[in-house]
Amino acid sequence: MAQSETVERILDAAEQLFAEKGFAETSLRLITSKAGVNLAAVNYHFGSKKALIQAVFSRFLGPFCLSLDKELERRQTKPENKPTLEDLLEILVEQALVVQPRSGNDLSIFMRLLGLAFSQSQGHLRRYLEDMYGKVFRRYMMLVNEAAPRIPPIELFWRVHFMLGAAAFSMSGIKALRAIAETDFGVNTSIEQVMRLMVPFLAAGMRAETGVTDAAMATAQLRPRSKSTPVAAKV
Amino acid sequence: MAQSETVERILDAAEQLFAEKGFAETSLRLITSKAGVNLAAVNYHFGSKKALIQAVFSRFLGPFCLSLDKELERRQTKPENKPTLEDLLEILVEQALVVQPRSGNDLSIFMRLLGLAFSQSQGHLRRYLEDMYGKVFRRYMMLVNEAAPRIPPIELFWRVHFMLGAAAFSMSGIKALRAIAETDFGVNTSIEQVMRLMVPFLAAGMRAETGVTDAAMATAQLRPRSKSTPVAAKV
DNA sequence: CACAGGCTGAAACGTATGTTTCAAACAAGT
DNA sequence: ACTTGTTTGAAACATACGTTTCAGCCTGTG
Repeated sequence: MAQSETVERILDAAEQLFAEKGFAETSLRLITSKAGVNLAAVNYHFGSKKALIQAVFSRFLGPFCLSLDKELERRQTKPENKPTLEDLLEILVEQALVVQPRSGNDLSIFMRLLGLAFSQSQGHLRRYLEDMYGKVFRRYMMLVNEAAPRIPPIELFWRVHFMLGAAAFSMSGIKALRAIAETDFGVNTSIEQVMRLMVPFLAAGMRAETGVTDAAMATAQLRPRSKSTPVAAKV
Repeated sequence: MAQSETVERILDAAEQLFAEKGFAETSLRLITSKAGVNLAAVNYHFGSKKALIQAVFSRFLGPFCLSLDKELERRQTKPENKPTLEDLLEILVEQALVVQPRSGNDLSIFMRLLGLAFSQSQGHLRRYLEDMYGKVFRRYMMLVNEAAPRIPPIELFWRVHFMLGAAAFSMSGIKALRAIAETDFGVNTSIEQVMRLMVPFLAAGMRAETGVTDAAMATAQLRPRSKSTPVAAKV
């Protein structure tokens, strides 16, 4: 077998099931039976369920962040036409679409997993993601700050998370929401349409006049990460 | 004992723990030990863990929806000054604050639970909430439609869920996000401040020019619920 | 062909969970 | 004071989970 197809099948099944049911609600037995592999294969190839979860994230966040980082760097080094807020939104969508084309795997899974990473399991995943992909996120925030100079950076920080929330949440419940929309309006809304509806909503929110009244918040600037950030020991 | 204080203690503990860790990750033993009651008390008073989850939701969503419904009706019957989008946002916050004052129970728990209801456990909770509180939601949507007549109703439907997502998500991760904001900007953001930051963001998003291009979507109207909606049997 | 190493299959293990049981404790009504 | 019905306490139960074990299989190499 060409370098263990089993690993891929496990990752595929796990990704789909995690997105569908969450981490704790998805058992290894369910994953392995869906993948058509033996139960022990998970612990053999990944070591533990936690490691499997991280592997699922690595597989789709790794290429995405790499690709996104390159694109951001490309934009950053061309100081003439700085990206607008709309550009920055579109870059995200674009990169997600570029990286995504894996077997029957639409964008909703991507967003759903992202949402789960934040809302579930306070512990190891959050640290892992922060350690792994925090750098790209901060680079993105820099560009957002430049694109909206009138908004205090800390407010933009929160707005980006509002944005992330809107996207992750809608995609989380996309299936049920689409069903409701269909019965309530008699119109089917495709996932791509939902994404397209989201862009003007988010862009307008990002552009809104500042709501900051606090002086300290109005002037607070992003400060560099200390290099000696203690990383929690393996759990 | 005046009508079993035990029930309240279980609900308090469960509410807090569910909001903190999710449903599957919170065991009955953890709940009962935090509540200082016997393990069997949960099954005695509520019947099952599922029923306990529903009870937790009922306790805080029931009064909230009742109060919200009254307020909406009050506004609806006064056709002179129809509520604006900002009004409609503020009504939500206001009602949440009115209902909320239970022991050390801030708004973040409210939002976090709401988010969990959508993102977790595809099954029984969703149906329960839809059956229980769908009516208020549709009444709210009616007023939103009147407040933003230029936006197609179906787009507003989605925007309301973007809104819900932004709120639920931010509150879900509020603890971690506040910590990140503190280390990155050196400024503490209180939960109330986060809520205040959210309002202009959401209002602007709701007001954004329509992104609908599809003709069917542009004209789709909310249609009345059929009365014979089959309700799933008890699971 | 033999053989070593990576991988799989099936079963077992230890643990944690939701639920049930049943006797004891308690409160209220007569 | 006695009884009745409700609530609690402690233990057990059945089940599902993540993990480990180990014998067998396949594959590639000498």
